[in-house]
Amino acid sequence: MGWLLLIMNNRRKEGAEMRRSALLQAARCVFAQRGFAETNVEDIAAKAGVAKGTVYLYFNSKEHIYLAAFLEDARRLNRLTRERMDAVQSWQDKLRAYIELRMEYLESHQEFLRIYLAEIRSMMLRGARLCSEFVHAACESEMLLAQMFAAAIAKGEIRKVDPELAAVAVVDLTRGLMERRLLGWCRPEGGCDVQFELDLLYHSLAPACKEPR
Amino acid sequence: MGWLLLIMNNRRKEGAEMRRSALLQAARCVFAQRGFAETNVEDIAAKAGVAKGTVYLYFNSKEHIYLAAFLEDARRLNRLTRERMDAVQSWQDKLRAYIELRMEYLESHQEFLRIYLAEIRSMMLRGARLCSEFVHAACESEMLLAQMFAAAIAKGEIRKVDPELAAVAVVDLTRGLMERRLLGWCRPEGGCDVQFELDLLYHSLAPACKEPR
Amino acid sequence: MGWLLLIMNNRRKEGAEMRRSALLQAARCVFAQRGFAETNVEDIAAKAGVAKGTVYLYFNSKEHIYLAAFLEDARRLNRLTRERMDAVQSWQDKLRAYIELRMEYLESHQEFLRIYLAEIRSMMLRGARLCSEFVHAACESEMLLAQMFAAAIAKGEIRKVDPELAAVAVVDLTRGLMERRLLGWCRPEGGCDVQFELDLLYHSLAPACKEPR
Amino acid sequence: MGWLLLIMNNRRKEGAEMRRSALLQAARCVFAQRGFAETNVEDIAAKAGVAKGTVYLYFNSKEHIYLAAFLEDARRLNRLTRERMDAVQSWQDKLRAYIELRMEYLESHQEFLRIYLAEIRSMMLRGARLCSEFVHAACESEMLLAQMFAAAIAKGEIRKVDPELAAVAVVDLTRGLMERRLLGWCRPEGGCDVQFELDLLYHSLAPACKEPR
DNA sequence: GATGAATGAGGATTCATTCAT
DNA sequence: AATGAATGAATCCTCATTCAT
Repeated sequence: MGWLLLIMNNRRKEGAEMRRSALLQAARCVFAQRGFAETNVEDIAAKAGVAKGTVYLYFNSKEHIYLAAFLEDARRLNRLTRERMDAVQSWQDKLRAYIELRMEYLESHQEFLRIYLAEIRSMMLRGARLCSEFVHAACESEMLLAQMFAAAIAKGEIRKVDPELAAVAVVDLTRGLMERRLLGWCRPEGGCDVQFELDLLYHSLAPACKEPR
Repeated sequence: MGWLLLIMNNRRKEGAEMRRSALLQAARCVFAQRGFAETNVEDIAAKAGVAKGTVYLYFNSKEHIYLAAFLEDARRLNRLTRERMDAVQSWQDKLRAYIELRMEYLESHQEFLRIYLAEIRSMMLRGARLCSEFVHAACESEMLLAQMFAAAIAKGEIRKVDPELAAVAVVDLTRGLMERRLLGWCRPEGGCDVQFELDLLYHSLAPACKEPR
Repeated sequence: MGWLLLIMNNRRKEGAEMRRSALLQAARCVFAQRGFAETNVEDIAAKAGVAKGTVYLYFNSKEHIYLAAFLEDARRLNRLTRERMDAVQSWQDKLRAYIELRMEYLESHQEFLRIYLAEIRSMMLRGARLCSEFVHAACESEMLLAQMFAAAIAKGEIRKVDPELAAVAVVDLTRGLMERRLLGWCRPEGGCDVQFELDLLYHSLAPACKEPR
Repeated sequence: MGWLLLIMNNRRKEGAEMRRSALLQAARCVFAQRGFAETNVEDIAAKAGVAKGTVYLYFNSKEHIYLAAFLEDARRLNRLTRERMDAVQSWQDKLRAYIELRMEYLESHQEFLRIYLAEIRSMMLRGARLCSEFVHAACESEMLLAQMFAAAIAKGEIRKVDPELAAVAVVDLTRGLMERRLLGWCRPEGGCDVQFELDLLYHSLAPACKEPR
């Protein structure tokens, strides 16, 4: 009879995992609309179609929900970033992959990005007690970019710059891009902003021709 | 005796104005440390050395304090930006002035920038009902940059790019710079990050020599 | 085949009875440590090694568990009291048996006594709706003492006092003794407190020699 | 103008003190009826005729209210005990004063005694983290009794017993008396129980005539 | 104007109890 | 019979705001 219990346990575990995911998605939705402080747990529960108490079967606190919602998505984005960048060869293509993935993600995971762009950074600025897991998730793709730049420099494909600072610049510019899109501030003929960023970076990183000043 | 009343009225008004400023400074301080939601009005009052009720003589609500604190400083920064950029001639110097002013401001008005970087943007992302005054304050310097780029393009000093997108890029990169400094993530040999940003922008905007890709 | 069912039924009933007992013992343990209000049913279940829901197969509510835990032990103590007091002849020995049994019980059933001393009395004081079963359990041994005193008076072995009041005094003094032992407030040379109580009672109940005031 | 402020401050402070007292009395009332766990702060507030939040202007937590209510009354009782016992000479009178005061207090401060008898002891039994202030208040009168007995022994007025154990016995017997009265279990012809306790103690402490066993 | 006591709505969290499996 | 996920009522406490002094 052991196998029956095992199967039922599995069913249960799967069900629990689904519940958890549903809760996280509901949470993302509400957090994205109202921010952490303005969101109340009851709304998350309602959105997920469960009772308030149920939420606490899956998460220890409102804050845990928040961080879990972020972490899950951040890891997925990091994984996708790695895959996409690995899938192409030249640094230019890798760079484009990094940026374009984010533009796609923006469409499919708007809630996550609203949270990420809006509050995670604020938390860091206030010196929140984020666990290292967290900081890592926030920086992993930045490291990927830095490695890419270092390699390109080594091959002489781009001029000698600090690879980390270059990565940081990409991150900042892309963040700006995402924000503006979320705010609906970008031009109607979408894509020109991405193209501009790429253009800016290609120009500025190209091996020197003559000094520009 | 009318003049006496007038003088006393003036005195009163000046006193009131000072109170208001003191309150705003206290508010900035507390908001910067704890963020909007975690800050309570009593702490602001205490920091300003007045009673809780007094705060409500000068501001209608906690939110009004927050926004007023932001607005006052944002306007000052915008004014200073205009002055510094007007004081020099070349687009390169203007650009450097824009960035360096912010680095200075970072030292002297850390609280404001923590607020600005951390929460005002989040509010916007959440589609807060900020009055146009705000959006304007938040974007004024960006427009200044755009105008500067437009002029430089007209004079052929930089290659033909969208001046607004260029301005936006500057804003984004500088924001990243400020954030990293606030987080204490910048290198010990300060200034290399500013230099990098300038270098990046000079390169990418220089009139074309040969296309880099 | 009826006998098989009967046996199985018996087995079942025995098993159930054991479960019930195990639950009660677990409950006593937790209630004694944390008190009624601070104890939660889950902890009792965990301590008994069953699931939370199972507890409700054996008891209707948390309060029922509490009272059942008390009642079972109270009845055992009453039974033991009767046996021990019956086993000896003189009122002095009976009195000593009453007290010493409680000191033993204190060691072996600390949990029960913590509950009894701490909360059952409080419940009564608050005028709780305890059924008469309870009041009876709480008072049975007191009645035994009263009967004993009445008999001793009849035989002229002790002076003429109200037997019920004397019983009450014994109960109160013994309760104090137990409390102090549970609190660890008794002297290191254990037993002097018991001896003192006995001594006090012997003196005060001795047939009059000359009046002491 | 300073004096005006001073007076107003005094008024305010007096008012505050009265409010505090009213809250404590309301709290005593509710706690006595329902016990600590079953009492909710809102009911205390309602009974005192203030809003829920107001309670927290005077006390940090529900527990603080509870302890404050106990402490205030315990101290008063201790003070009265000292006064009454000082007012008479013989140990017999002092003993009677101790007991009779408690019987009076029972009438006028029933709530306090319900709390004291019911829950403070339970808290101690559960090893609560009561501050020493607390333990002291609970034991002060016991010490008074012990001193009294020690003095009487020194003067040869009572036989040689351990004064602390004698004090403890008095405390225990008196507690029993109070409890029974609160429970309404005492005889209609009130006072016989007090008399019995006194009688018991007088007999048992009288200088030896001949050994009673 | 200034104060700070009073208010009471609001929210996170707990936990006894139920019930589908 | 046993389980444990789900429920949702209940409660402590906070804090923005008001208002009598």
